[in-house]
Amino acid sequence: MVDEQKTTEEIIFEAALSVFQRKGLAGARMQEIADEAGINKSMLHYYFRSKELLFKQVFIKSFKNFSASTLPIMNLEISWEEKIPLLVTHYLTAMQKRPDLPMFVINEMRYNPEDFLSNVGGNKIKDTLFFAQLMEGINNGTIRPMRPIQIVVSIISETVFPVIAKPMIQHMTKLQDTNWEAFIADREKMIPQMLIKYLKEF
Amino acid sequence: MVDEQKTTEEIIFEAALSVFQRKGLAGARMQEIADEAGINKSMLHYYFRSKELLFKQVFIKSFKNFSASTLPIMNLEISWEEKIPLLVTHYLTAMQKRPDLPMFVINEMRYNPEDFLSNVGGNKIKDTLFFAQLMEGINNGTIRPMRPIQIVVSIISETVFPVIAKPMIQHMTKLQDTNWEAFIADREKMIPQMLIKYLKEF
DNA sequence: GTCTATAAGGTGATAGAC
DNA sequence: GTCTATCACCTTATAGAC
Repeated sequence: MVDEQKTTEEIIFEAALSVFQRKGLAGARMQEIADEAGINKSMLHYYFRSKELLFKQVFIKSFKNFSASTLPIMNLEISWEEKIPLLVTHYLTAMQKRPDLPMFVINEMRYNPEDFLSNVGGNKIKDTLFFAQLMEGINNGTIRPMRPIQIVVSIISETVFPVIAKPMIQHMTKLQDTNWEAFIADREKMIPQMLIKYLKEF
Repeated sequence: MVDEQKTTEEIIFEAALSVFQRKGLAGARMQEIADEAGINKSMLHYYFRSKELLFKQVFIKSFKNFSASTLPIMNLEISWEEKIPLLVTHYLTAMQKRPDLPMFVINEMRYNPEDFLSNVGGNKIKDTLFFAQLMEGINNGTIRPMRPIQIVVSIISETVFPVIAKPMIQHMTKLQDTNWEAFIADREKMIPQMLIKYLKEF
């Protein structure tokens, strides 16, 4: 730990991140954030003025965290076939560690107007090497003709959804927690196989 | 309209269904439900006692609605290869009509203890003809060896997730609403092809 | 059954002492 | 910068007239 001492502002922000991601904007309480930060409630207003402003900062940070985490993998200097398993593993492990993050981002995004994220800047996935590799393969006939974005959406859907819907799936299937890990491990192999097979054999 | 006159209780319940699905438990307001029902707020307590009890009924109804809607398709007397496109189309169209429903169910399920749904009774998917057909195919070697539940989860993931994550995907891809329909139409063809190819060719 | 009025407690936000 | 005390408002819930 090089930088042991966190500023009060950082302590509050991390507590807010945790509470907002778990409870959402409507469900979160300023008092709960203060308690989790081990600090007086007035400090929240001193540093962030209002609940809404604190939430905005937390949301933007969460959105960047979720959407930017895969960019390094997408830009690796390896083939697209090697990239898909890496992306699948990344999402499965990252989302299992923090299942509240994707849920929070997706959920709160329904209420926030588009210009809310104007300064965040999306469209980064289209600028990755992974996207360029898919485009090239499609153009030279080695990959099935389709929109590359469909592949990205499938990877995210197949990995993120089962994790956020875990309680529902467990209820549907009566799967115990001990078997859940095996279930996810199976998916980790299955999804890349299925996607690559579909893209290459046509 | 055979039964034009709805009871006050039904009017309230439908308004509650709408508001809770849009705003969630924490975000919903009893006053808003009363307004949407065009009725006095006291009536909500007269018929349902408390917000929590009203929510419970709404949640159970929503859960049944979401999870039971595919059972008729799964039990059709057709082959499993014919069933997959039907299931995909069903989820895509049903979820696009009511994107709040799956989001609501998945989201609120994180907070409700398992016994909350004990009387609803899950495990129904395992009792469908679709599930039996998959098991049979796996056992006689015509379908790739795997847990049948993985197939069901993939179908739901690939269809439900893009719809609930629509704002995020649109932000990521700068996809306009007019192109969204084409995006979904492509998926409707792509997903069954991918799944069936993976299951049969191994 | 339906309404008005109001209680009772929670919640975001601020003033002011230190 | 940090705390206590407090305001002003909102929200669920109930009492009681009709």
